[in-house]
Amino acid sequence: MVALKTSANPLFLREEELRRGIELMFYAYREFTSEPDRILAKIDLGRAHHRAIYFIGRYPGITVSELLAILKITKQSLSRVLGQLLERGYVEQAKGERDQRQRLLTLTEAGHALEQQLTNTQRCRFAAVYKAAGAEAVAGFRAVLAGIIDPTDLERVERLLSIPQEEKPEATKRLPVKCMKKEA
Amino acid sequence: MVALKTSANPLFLREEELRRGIELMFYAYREFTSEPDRILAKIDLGRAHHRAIYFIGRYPGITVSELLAILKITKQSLSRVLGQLLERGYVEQAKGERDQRQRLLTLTEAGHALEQQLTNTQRCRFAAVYKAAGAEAVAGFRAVLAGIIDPTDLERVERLLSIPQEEKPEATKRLPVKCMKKEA
DNA sequence: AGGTTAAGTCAACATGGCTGACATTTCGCA
DNA sequence: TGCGAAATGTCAGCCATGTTGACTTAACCT
Repeated sequence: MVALKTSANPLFLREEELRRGIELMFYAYREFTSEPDRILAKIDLGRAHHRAIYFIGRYPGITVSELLAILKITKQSLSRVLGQLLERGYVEQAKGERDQRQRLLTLTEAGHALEQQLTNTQRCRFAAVYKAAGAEAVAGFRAVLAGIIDPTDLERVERLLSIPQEEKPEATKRLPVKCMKKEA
Repeated sequence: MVALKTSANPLFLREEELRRGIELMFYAYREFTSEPDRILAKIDLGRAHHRAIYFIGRYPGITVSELLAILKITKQSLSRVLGQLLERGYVEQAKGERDQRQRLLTLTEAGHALEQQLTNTQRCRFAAVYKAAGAEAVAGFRAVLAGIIDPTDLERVERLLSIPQEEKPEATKRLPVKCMKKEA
């Protein structure tokens, strides 16, 4: 499909390649969030709620401070979102055992169902692409994105993977992914 | 660093891999936009302005409709942003030759300088990562993101690459990338 | 006992999306 | 030639989600 005279101007080519990377990020991120956004809109929630739900599902029992550290938003912003999720029964709070000041956040059954529904669309997207692109492409994809992100964040992403499976939180062990077939 | 008992539960592993993809997207996109955001904040502009400037720089002479098709926002939203960019002298409009209804958008010198400054931070990030990760990783990165994005958008991204270099718009041929060295 | 930390709250504001309604100019065709 | 459609612009208002700043409460720790 793409056949370029690679000899012409190496500087230009480099520029073009870098811009391609930039644009792929823009388009892909938009696409990546579009399906969850659509689902959320129907129940009067937004992307901010998805993010909170996602990470509470990912790290059950997470404290408010930890969640703030992941999301990197102010506690006032989070509070609004979290308040709505509590009110509508997607999230529950429990006082910390060790430290009673902490509020440990977990998903309710409804929260879990919603998280699955939302994340599933993204999971399926990745599953399909991973399969089509192959293991090596996936490794490359991960290497590049990992190179872009903040080392502190990267460490957090890696952390879970390095925990032996038995210690993993319940929530991450759940049901197999079921994807809809594409329409013909 | 990461050593997992891969034999244990293939289903879980798959789940974990897919979640990693999702999280990398989240963290990477945030990091990817953070530097331009910082620069823009200093001159009282936002990410929306960056996007407009970026694509006007990318496709000089682009019409308003075409820009709308790329950004996928309403004309009212774009109009606000574009108005500010015109007012502050970053963008210029010219009537279309063939179709006088069209407004062909181009960057002014100031606009170009700003576009370079903004995009350069992202370009440098990618340049460094590409170099560290290697050509194969880059190919994988692109394959995965290309698989995620909307085919219509993908076509647009690919289009420029397939045009022989001589026909490329001026703006994309410009200066070589200069990146700051990291602080020790 | 007293400073620090975790969490929450109130108020005000900015950005950047959105909808709906409507005006102007130009184009293209029957 | 005239009329509908298209490209653009504009007004008004709404909503989601981020921000800052000031302050409270409860629990922790030394």
